[in-house]
Amino acid sequence: MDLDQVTAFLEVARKKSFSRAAEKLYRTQPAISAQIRALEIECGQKLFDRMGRKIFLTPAGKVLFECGENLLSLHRETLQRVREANGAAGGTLVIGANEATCLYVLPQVFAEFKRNYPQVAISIYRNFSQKILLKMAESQIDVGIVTLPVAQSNLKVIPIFEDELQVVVPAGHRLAKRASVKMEDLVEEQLIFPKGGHTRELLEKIFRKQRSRLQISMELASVESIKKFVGAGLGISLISRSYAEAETKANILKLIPLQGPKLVRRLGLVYRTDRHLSRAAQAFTEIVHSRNSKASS
Amino acid sequence: MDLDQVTAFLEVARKKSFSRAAEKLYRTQPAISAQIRALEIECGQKLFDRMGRKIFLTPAGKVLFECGENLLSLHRETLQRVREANGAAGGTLVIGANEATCLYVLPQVFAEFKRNYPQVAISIYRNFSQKILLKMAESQIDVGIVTLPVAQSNLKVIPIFEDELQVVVPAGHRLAKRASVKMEDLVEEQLIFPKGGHTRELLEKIFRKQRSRLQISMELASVESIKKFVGAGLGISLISRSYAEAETKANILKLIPLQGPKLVRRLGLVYRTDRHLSRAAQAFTEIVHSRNSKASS
DNA sequence: CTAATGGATAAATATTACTTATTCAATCCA
DNA sequence: TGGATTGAATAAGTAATATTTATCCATTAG
Repeated sequence: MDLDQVTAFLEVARKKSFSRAAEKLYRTQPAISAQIRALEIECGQKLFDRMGRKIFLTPAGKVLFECGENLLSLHRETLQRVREANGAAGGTLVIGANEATCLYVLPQVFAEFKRNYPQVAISIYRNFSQKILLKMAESQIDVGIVTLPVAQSNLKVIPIFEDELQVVVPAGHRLAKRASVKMEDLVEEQLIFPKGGHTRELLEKIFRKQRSRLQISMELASVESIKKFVGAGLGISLISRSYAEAETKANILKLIPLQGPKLVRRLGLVYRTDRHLSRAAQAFTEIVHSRNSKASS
Repeated sequence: MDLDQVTAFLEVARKKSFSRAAEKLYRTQPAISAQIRALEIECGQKLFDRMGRKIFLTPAGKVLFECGENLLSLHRETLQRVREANGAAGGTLVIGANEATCLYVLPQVFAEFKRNYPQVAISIYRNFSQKILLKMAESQIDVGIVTLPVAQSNLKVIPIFEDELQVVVPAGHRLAKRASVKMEDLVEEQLIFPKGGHTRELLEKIFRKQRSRLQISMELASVESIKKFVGAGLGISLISRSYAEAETKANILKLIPLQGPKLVRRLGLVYRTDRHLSRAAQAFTEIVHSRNSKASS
């Protein structure tokens, strides 16, 4: 049982396809087939049921799926520990973060990080919190920054940031002078909303509670484009205060609090407690943490 | 970092020699050198200090030495779990046991074991308790049967057997009629003693306490040969009661208790709590355990 | 000072893994 | 239903990797 074979096996099991796994691993399908076959021979039993063109894990396959991940993790950890034995942090630090964090948090953090750890390569997996937690479970990410709350027993969570969702309108908008707005005020407006993700879910929930039917005129995937669109007078939206700092200062956009209880969005740093944290990852969490304590004090 | 490379590395570290490790792994020395070199390149640092013809682990090497064992263990465990996923026990069960256990305990245990698990191959590492615990620490043994007490935090200990050391003399010996003998009686005799091992240590200690100088006329490595020699009138010895059952029944040897506190020798089953116990190993311990409960009731 | 030991190196060879080309079966869709 | 397509297995050729053989060099033991 080679680590390469286990890697191939896990990828096949995840993708539920020999061909897809082959692509991901930059080899051809027969190569993957051969590796799986070798594994099956060594284990004395089939790992996949080939039902026509669909494949399923056998009981033995399920066992290997669980154990295999641990094995590869321990392998990575071992390599890391040895490499860092001289005291230096090195290797690659893989961070998972959502779009907003990438734009408004990570640049400053990495500025400080790179100053102290220039040797460390950084890889960022940008996606919704949910996806990040998924990659985390597969041990493909060292540290994640996600929307709270998360409830997983094997994750350490450090709250780092919290922000209020406010209505954002273009500078000359009819609501721009208001000190606050009600939900009802929004119904008549062209609404531009994020597409997918935690914030979107939150907004859906609120509108359902208010019994207002959410009348969305546009859906956009990024905060930046939402701001641009709002700025161009195409509609209004709800975003985290801090994401529009520059535009409010420049008097392009206006932020207005919603009446009623604040809509708070909390971000937190997460990492697995059942995995070794590389020196680089430790350093990263410390920087984020220290910036956070400074900010909140 | 290949598992093969790690295996080679660990062997070199244990043997403190590339050549010896090569022999053990059935390859040539340059092959081992190449594997270590590849590891060193991948880790970005030397794993061994080559000081002339002696080699030492570098700090990084020490790290790999610790982590590597865990990695290989997890690898073995993974393979085992998958192989046993169908519910059947298989593979090889490696037992560590001292000579006496091999002769007087294991045959009966394995008779029962093989009846229920004919598929399992059995490998026995026969040596003194101390060596067995060493191999155990290297994860090269599944279950051990050793002289108690053992005090190691990661070992589960199940007492299975206890026996009294008694004086053994040939049937026609001048002490043969005695109901018991004193230490002093032994001084005038030709003493045949085991060579090395726990029992020997125990006897040494006792004699030191009694301030008698141990006057050994012969040292033998096995219980069987001690009995033969005693039977042939070459001297007398001290052995566990149960090891001479056949000979006392056949009236070849005579066992006589020592005066004073009994010299008890306790055996126990041990296995590591921080390692996965194969189905076969579980079955083995259960058989030993059940035989023990029956015997003591 | 010589012989022997132990590891490094180089070239040749064996082994293993991978790719390309192809086949076969299952599923999709018209 | 019947091509068309997808996905995995197989076979043969090729590339990559590991291992051996042969040799060298440094250290150490006698």
